[in-house]
Amino acid sequence: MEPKIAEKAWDPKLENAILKKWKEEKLYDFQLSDNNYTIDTPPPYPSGRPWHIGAASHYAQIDMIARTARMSGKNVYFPIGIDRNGLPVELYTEKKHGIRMRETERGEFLELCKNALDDLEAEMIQIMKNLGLSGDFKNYYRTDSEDYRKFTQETFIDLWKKGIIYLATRPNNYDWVSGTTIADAEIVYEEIPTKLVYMKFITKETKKEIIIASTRPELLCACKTVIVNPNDERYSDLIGKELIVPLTNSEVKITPHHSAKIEFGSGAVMVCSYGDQNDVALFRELQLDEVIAIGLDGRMTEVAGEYQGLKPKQARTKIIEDLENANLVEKIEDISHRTPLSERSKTPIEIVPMEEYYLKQKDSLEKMKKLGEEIEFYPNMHKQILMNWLESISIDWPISRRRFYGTEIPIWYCNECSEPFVPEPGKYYRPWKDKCPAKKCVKCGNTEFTGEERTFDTWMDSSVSPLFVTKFNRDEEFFKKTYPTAIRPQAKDIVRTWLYYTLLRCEKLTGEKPWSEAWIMGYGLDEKGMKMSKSKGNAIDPLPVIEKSGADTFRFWSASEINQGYDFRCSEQKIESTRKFLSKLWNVSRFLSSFPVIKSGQLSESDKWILSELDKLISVCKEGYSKYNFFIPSTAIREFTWNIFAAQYIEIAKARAYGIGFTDEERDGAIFTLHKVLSTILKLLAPITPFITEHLWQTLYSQDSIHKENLPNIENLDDMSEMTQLLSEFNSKVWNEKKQKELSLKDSIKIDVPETLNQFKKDLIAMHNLESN
RNA sequence: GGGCUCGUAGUCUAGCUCGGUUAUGACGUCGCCUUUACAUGGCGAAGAUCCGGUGUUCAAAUCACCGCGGGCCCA
Repeated sequence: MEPKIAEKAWDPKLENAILKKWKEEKLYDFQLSDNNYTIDTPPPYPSGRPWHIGAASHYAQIDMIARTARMSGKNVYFPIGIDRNGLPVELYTEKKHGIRMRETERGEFLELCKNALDDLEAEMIQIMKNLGLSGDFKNYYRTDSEDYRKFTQETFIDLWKKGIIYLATRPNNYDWVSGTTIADAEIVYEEIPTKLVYMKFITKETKKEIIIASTRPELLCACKTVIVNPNDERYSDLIGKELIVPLTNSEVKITPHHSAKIEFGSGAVMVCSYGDQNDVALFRELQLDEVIAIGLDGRMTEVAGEYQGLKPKQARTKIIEDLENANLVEKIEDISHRTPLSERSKTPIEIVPMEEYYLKQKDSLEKMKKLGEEIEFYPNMHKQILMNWLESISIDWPISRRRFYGTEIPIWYCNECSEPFVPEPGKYYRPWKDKCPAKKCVKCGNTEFTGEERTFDTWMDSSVSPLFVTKFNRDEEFFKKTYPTAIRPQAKDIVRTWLYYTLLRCEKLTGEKPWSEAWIMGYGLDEKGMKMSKSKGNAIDPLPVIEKSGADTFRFWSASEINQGYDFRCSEQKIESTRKFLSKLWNVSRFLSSFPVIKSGQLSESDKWILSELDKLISVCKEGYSKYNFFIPSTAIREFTWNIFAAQYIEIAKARAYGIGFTDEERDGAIFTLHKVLSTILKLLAPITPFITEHLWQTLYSQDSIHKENLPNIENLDDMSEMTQLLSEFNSKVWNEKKQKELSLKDSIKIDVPETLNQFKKDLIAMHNLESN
């Protein structure tokens, strides 16, 4: 009989036609019902080209979550969004156009960023579509749209009214040349020659000299403590004692701290506000009172006494001179020091306290821990990242940024008395260009205002994603039926940011947790296990890989190669080699397509055996799917299809399926079983490889989409798995013996079927053309 | 520098919870074979200091401790 499937291999080019058909049939369009399963899809950030292949793999797996839920009878709401706020696009735009943000008119700069995002986003959307994501592309959202930003501002205004937002001063990276705070991402480090000055401090009690080495002697006036390593025996009897600071003659305590390196300098380190980031951490940890020694003009302040008005470098030269004159210097070493510089101005940054907005979180930590406990994590080990983070939070969340491409903080200040004005929600506000909606200041009656120029931290936007997609404060019925959402899938590197902030914000706004499950994926590394980056040149562009190998190949690679939650290595060669399995599946289907699909037949013992193995496979797959672990079903299906079904059962049943030497009833048993197994495999595999399964399903079994089917159920058949190894051992024995005797597989041979396989005797004799005994 | 996390052939992985066979399977590599629906196939081979060390034990990939290495986040 001619096979219905003529082509000898799966052609990934067929995927386009299938995509088109799905779109025409509106197969994945979402209609609200009572059985909704909402995915809090991560909106990817278009930060550059190419998109990370690990991210593409990540989205392929999120789609498997959606398809698994759909084939489990859920009404799946799978929104698609793009995160477009934040620093990376600003840096990308500056580089692309050779401009600087602060030297460009704000509106013009925003336009350039927007265009850059549009280009990058188009590529990401294309990849997501090509991968076969069954998401709601028709309504895809952007976090920088007027609607989304209005929503972000509304949630801020709500929290402002609840009194959860406040202003406070904290140390910031400050580039006094360009007059701005800068983000950590804008700092570059350079080895710069400098002087390490060994200064003489005096113990208050015994008047003993203690030598302290520092590269920043001009900060003596801001010195608040001296730290020594608790294991440093030289100082163990001085811990807790007072020291007199040279020149300023103020008194500071000696504190033990592990960050003091015994071998650096004298082992004792002065802690000043602020010489470096370690000082910031220590001031916070030891709760020291900060002294502002360097002002926003980049010069020493009045606390520096006679050095006031000098730049830090000038003050350093002068203070070294004065220390030497007072015989307070033991020695000076010329060293090379890793110095943080502003990427823009290439001058050393200073750490200067500045006023920023904060969102209260410290008093919610217990509640967050409780919610964290309630949420099911996949895999469970990654819950620890959240719990450890909750343990270590020591300050409230700073939410304002001195950047342009973000949601504007909706506040105006009275020009007379600085009283802030926060507008009513319901409109998208841009205080840097919009007129203040208030006529006059409620406090002093003045009518002139200045708009806030700062924007929100980008997590302020993305942390309300589950509320935005469920139409919180927009559509009450929709919200009630979709929130809390079912699951938050995301990568593990942003558990402490996106996952935590979402938990915090949604709880503050709704009183409920945003999801009951969190699915955490590992990180995509290169083939040697190193992080991929454009500068290292080891980044793999996913688009050509998917175009060449096909989405299903890429998806099956992702499922079968990545252990849930663990980091994974990406290599094109490995992805391409996964295609062989799809080829196998195709050819199994091609062979079966030469037999009619029939409803029943008389089952032989071999049929019962393979059906019992199939039953086991269903059970393993469903267990894996229930944990959103696609490694389990993909590897189990490959193993079953290749090594049991194709290699053993099809060979055993082939002769009977052709009907030579068997009754019609016996023949039909084989044909029925072949199709039953294949159709079940297709359904089990549909969430992982939606294209090839759809094509084969529609060619062989139905006009309708396989993606409207439910996953198969187990039938609790008798376990015959002890037969599997016996059968394959016997078959191998016969094949090998024929090979040794240089016989064709069709040739007859005299081998006795062992007692243990007696029940399969008729099939085995026909299969191997055994001389009957 | 701190916290967390992981470590089984070149790569992915089973086994580890609860110690006991020759450490599972796959990809890749190499060799042989036009032979079945499939050479995009079949058969076979090589390939592991189970990260290292110490301890507990008759017995350790498995348990405990100390290291080392990768990754992530924070600084």
